[in-house]
Amino acid sequence: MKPASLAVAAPLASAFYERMPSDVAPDLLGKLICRDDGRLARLVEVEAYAPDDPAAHTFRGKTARNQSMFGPPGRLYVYLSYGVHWCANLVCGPEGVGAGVLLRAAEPLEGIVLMQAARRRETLRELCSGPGKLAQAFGIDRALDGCDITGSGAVTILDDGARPSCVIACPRIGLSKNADAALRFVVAGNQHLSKPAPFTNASAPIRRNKSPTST
DNA sequence: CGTTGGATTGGCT
DNA sequence: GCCAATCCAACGC
Repeated sequence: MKPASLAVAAPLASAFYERMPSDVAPDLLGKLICRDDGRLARLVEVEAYAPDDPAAHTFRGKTARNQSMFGPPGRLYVYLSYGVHWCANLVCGPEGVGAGVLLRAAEPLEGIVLMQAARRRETLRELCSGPGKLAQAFGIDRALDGCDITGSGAVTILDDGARPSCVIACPRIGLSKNADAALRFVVAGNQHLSKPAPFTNASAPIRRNKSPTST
């Protein structure tokens, strides 16, 4: 039987995405990415890209590749990385502003067999633990660039009310420009990250919440 | 118009 | 750890 929480999962509306990506990104952790064929995973790692960020694809304006990032929020921006791997972003900010959140890793929940077939890998940990892996596991490619993610399309982002235990902000992966900005957001300690969060003063004090009723 | 460098991954040394 | 795969856009000439 499916978890009861799935019964109340609802798509995030476009207003959720119509904010700065640095605000949207941490709020996306714990949300569900859902494919219309039943594939489902919980987001555990994302990165924010604002239009004034030299590392963002939109920094130098609109091109044929990135035009969907300038479109309305609540849609996909899909691009080819290193000429090999598709990567999926969620378009953020008001229409006309080139902002987005890169989906980097997720914890597989349902439709595992479909993900395994798409990835040609068996182990859960190898299905969605990286931006290229996540897109491949969900069958996301150029055909889905610009598609709506608020409920009517092939891919939808759902909120089932779950909250991540602890969120860490740290530097993004694989950048040469603006490499120090803490715009990568991860669920601390999750086993499906592309890489663990580095130890910092900010991440060191992680502790489990004290139970309000025990002891 | 040629060169260079990526928001990456997987296979091999 | 190193590196090839191979598209796209920025940059230099």
